[in-house]
Amino acid sequence: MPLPDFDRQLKAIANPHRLIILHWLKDPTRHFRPQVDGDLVDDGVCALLIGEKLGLAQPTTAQHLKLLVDAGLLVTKKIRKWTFYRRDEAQILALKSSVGEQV
Amino acid sequence: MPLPDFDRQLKAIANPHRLIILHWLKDPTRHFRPQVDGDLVDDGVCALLIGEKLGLAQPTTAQHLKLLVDAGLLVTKKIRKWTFYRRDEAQILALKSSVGEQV
DNA sequence: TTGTTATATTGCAATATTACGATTTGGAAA
DNA sequence: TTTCCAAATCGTAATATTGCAATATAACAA
Repeated sequence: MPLPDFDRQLKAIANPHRLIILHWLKDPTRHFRPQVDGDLVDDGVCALLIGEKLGLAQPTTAQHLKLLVDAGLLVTKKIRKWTFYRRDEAQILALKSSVGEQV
Repeated sequence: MPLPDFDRQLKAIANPHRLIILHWLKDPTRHFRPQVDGDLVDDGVCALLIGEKLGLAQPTTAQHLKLLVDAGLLVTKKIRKWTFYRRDEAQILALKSSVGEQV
C-alpha cells in the first residue's frame, strides 16, 4: 500500500532539475569548484553553486532544494551565511527499496 | 544523466492512483473479480474493473491508464470491445534499475 | 551604523496535472 | 439497420507545479 511520504518522494525525484541535483551531489568534487567555507563532501554544496550550475534563478533553485529537503532526500548544514546541501544516503536507499517493493 | 523517458516514467509512478494500479496488477486475481472475456493474468485487467475499484470516473481512469501505457509500464490487449491492461515487467524492472543507478 | 552577500519568502504568471460531464468511436447484440 | 456498451476523446474547471521579480531576513564586512 503506497504511503503519502513515498508519493512525496517520488514527486520530488520526478523532475529533471531535481534529478540532476541528486546526481551532482553523488560526487560533489567532480561537479563543483572548491568552496571557501565548508567541505564539499562533508558539509555539502552551497546553494549558490547549485543554482549557478542549474542556470535557474535563485528563488527557483531554493524551491527545488526545499522540495528535496522536505522529501527527506537532502540534508542541510548552515555555516556562517551559507546553506550547504548533501544527500541523505540512508533515506535515498530507503526510497530505492520502496520503489523495488511497491512499484 | 537523466533521460527524458526516465523522467516520464518517474512522473507516471508519482501519483497514488497510478501507484495502486501498478500494485493491483501485480496480482490481478487477488484484487479483481473474474472476467467473462480475457484471463486476468494472461490478458490483463479490464479498464472497467480498474476504474470501478479506483472510484474515479471513466475518463479519469482512462487518462491514468494512458499515462502508464505511454510511459511503457503497462501494455494493452484489445479483445472484443474491452481493453485489458497488464504490467510490462521488463520495463518496470528497467525503471527500478534506472532508479538504483541514477537517483 | 551602513552596506554587502547568501538565502528565504512572497506574489504572480505560465503551464501541467487531475478530475469530470458530454460526446464520439467501435464492436456486439437485438 | 438500430440499439447498447466499453473505451476514447473533447472541453473545461480546479488545483499543482514551475519559473521569475521583488522583497525580507540573516550574517558578515567596512
